[in-house]
Amino acid sequence: MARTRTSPTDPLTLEVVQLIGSVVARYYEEYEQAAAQHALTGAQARVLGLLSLAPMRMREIAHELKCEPSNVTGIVDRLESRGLVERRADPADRRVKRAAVTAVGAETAAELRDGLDFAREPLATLSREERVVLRDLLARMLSPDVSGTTSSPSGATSSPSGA
Amino acid sequence: MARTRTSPTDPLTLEVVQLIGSVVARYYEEYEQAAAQHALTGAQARVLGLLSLAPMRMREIAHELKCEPSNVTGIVDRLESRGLVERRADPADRRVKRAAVTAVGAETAAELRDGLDFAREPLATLSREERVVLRDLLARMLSPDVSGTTSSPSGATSSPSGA
DNA sequence: TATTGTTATACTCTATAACTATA
DNA sequence: TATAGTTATAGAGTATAACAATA
Repeated sequence: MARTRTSPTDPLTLEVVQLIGSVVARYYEEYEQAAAQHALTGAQARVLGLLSLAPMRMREIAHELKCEPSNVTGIVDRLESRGLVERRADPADRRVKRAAVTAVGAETAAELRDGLDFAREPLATLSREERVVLRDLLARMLSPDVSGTTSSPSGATSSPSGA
Repeated sequence: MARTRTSPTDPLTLEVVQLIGSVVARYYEEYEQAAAQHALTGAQARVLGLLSLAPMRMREIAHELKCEPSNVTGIVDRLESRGLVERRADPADRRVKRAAVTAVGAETAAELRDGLDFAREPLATLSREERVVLRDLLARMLSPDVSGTTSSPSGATSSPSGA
């Protein structure tokens, strides 16, 4: 299992790690802030964003959020009570409920996405070539396996996509 | 106040934004997981990490966490009840309390840091030059103002470091 | 009077366990 | 019996408002 520790004390690596931490912190801030502007919590905004792509079963939502299904009930309840989401019965299996955005919910989700300037705006200061480089480096960070070398089969990253 | 929208539909930019979202999600997961391995919540781990750098007043902690000071009371209470942190009186101003890690707390904080492999391990697959490029690109994302010159002296980002 | 930290309160998110209605 | 969703419960983080001690 050789844990291939990456010389944690390498100054350059530490610097990059810290920068990533800063990006993460900043991104989260902006996300919560954008959600709050629509009087939504982070979790509610995430669910609304997910459902704006496609209706989902309660259990699927829980899986995407990486939380227990019982929690989804309340989150969808609150979105539903505000008319942003609705529950639909599944004709094939009457145990299943599919949550789906309403027209208003879809609109809110779109506004929410547009409000996320942090990740997009600073990118404008980068040239097209630089963005390509950044894309490739980030992609390799997310799936280290492609390098064909180093290690861990750990593949199947199945895109967290939550945030 | 021209809102300088960055052509939100540019496919390349969208791709990078999505990658950043994935990195953020993955980093957060790993952080929470590392915290949980020490039976700490994310907030507790963040405070412990902050205090491991230097003792802080309750209000300062709140500022770093970007939350209300009243919340810090409970978080520090829980850390203190586990012997990871202690409150110290400030001789100069008796209203002030400084929270500081205990020896055990410092050790836990160090283990916590070592447990954060995500940001560090994938970086090993990048060459030194690539890491330099990544560092510069991330730095520019975090301080778009420097646009003129390429290499900001990483100027005092005051590291949110929370995450 | 202003500031520091705390308490009190209410809401949301979270996990766990038990329940229902289906299958 | 197993599964989908819910309810019930408890712990934690959060914001707001009010309070004590100190400045």
